[in-house]
Amino acid sequence: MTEPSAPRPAGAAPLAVPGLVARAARLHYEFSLTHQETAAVLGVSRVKVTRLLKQAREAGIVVITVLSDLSPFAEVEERLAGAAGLRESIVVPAGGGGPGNSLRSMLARGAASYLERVVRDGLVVAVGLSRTVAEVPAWLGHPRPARASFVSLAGALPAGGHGSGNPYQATDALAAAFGGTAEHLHAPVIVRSDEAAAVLRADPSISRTLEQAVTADVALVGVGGRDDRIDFQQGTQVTPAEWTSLMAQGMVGDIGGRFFDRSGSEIEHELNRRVIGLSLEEFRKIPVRLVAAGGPSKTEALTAALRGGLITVLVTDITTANALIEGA
Amino acid sequence: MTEPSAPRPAGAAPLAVPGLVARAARLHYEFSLTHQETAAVLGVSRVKVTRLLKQAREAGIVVITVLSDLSPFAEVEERLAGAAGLRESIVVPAGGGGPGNSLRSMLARGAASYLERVVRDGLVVAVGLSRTVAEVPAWLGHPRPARASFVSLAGALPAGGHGSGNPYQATDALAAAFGGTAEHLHAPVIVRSDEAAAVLRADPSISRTLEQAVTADVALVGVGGRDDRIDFQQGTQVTPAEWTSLMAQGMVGDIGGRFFDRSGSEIEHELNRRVIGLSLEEFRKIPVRLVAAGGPSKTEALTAALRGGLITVLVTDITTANALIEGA
DNA sequence: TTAATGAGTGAACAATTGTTCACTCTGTTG
DNA sequence: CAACAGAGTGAACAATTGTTCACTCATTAA
Repeated sequence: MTEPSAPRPAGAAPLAVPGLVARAARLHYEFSLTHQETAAVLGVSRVKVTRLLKQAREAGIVVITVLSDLSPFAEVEERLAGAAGLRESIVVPAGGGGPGNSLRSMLARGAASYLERVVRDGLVVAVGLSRTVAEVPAWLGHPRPARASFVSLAGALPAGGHGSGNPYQATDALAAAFGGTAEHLHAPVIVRSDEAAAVLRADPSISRTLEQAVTADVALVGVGGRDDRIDFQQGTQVTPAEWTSLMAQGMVGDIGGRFFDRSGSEIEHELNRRVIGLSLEEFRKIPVRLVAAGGPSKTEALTAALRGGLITVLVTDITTANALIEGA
Repeated sequence: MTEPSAPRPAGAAPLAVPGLVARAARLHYEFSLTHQETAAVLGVSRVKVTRLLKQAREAGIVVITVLSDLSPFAEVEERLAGAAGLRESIVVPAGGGGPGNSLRSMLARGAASYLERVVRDGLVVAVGLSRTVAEVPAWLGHPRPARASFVSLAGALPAGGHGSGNPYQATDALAAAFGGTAEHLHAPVIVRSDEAAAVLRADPSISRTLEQAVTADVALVGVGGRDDRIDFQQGTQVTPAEWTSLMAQGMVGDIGGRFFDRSGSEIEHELNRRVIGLSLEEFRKIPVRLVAAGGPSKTEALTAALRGGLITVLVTDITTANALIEGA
């Protein structure tokens, strides 16, 4: 088990005075001087030392590793896995509210921890786009290098809005952290017309990526809830009318832009022809399907996805875990 | 650079509830819950979490690593090495007073850090007994394993007194940390009579160990000051009269029970015949002679040892470093 | 030249973490 | 059975660490 104590942003800005950061880090973490004492040695203010140390942690100069796989929620994990027929479940703390302490951040850590455990040379990981998945790379420590491939499994959500940054960041950052390769899907997840979709799918770079994704060993995805429509409305990819029609057909959530109903079956809808990404049927061919999601807004979608056998490894928070066990 | 955040006692007692320690460690260090939040999850008091986390650090379940070799005192180190003709010098913070914050502990960390850097397969390290050296193993992180040998270079100081524990602990703990082998010198450093010394030296186990020590690649020793007589008076190995006579011959310090004068030359004294350990002449054959010592009581001895070329790598604190540079 | 912008700073405050101490509980001895 | 030693506990206190905010000082744009 290897986890950093704080996110290491993929493209960390070059540090102004790298020496100062490292020297502060060694004085504090190696010689256990207090921030005050460290400040005295370096001739700066205490607050500055606090900031230097934060930089050091975020830049990965300081790595905090917990040498144990024992889960704090082992018992709930077993009950959840049993109740939902999962190969494995990973339960994380509930996540209060602070920035580095949000539910999403907790889920990302859990998923990062799982990936560090399973990623091996030659492994192919299909990566879906979600804000949770996007945060996973930030929580990878210094995993042992592995020549794994990280392949996008669906097109991109329109950027902006939630500041989740460039949608290709996730695959790239994962590949960088493990020393593997990244393969993107240069297309929106939902396009405006059947024709546009056909053209894109015919593009060799896109078809090749999708072929790779379908043969992946592991999928890493989030789940959209019924009320996550906003994610798809950017750029009017999906109109309110289309959304209403999906709802009428019993839509409770989506994985990679594929909408499913309470039984976890893909909904037959005109929209399907405009989605660039694996169908749920194809998705199901990936043997390990790691889903990271939690919170009240996702419970219904998770229940459905579990019922439909879409998930084999679930990362969720303790509250959602209990709700899922109740509802099972 | 790899350092633990706190000592990991060699023979850490088995933990009462190992699971609790690890679970607290993961919740706090991996998911950054506060002690309070961790306590709530585990159903214990906050103070208990604080204690569990201390245990986790001391047991090595939590490892804090600083990925940098940049020395906070690089400038002083260079001046000291230049002024004293050292191959390298390592300067550590002054060390206030607290338990894990003493001068000795700082020196031990510095020496540990150096060892982690240089120990390789096949390396033979001759280990002298001093309270500083005894504390070195506690500050080794999880160094990459190396099939190195750790050989005592002098007999033991009488145990008790300063609670430095079993004098064989240092070699054993070093060997354990690196995954190498340990070889002890089962004899007091100074015995009562020439005859006793002769008998001991004739013992194959002792002579073999000393032969190994003299061919070591690296020596790790402390330095005794002029006023450290107390160390040798336990068990009346050295009488006050003998000490006075040493002083009369200009003794300013010792390394491994070999007393030297202001020029760093071994003093000719009847006591020599009763010492079990490398002579200074033999000691000098070890190419890398790492000495860890500091504080006002050692300055004179260090100056002499430097003058006599006994030291090639010096670990000392910033205050002593400055004093040595001044006096050079 | 003068605003405007933005990064960087430390004093003051808030939160977290660490330590002490009186107390309880358990098992042991007289 | 009472007295006792020893480990373990948490409330209360002390210290350290983290954050906010008003401010400075460049640099850039008008």
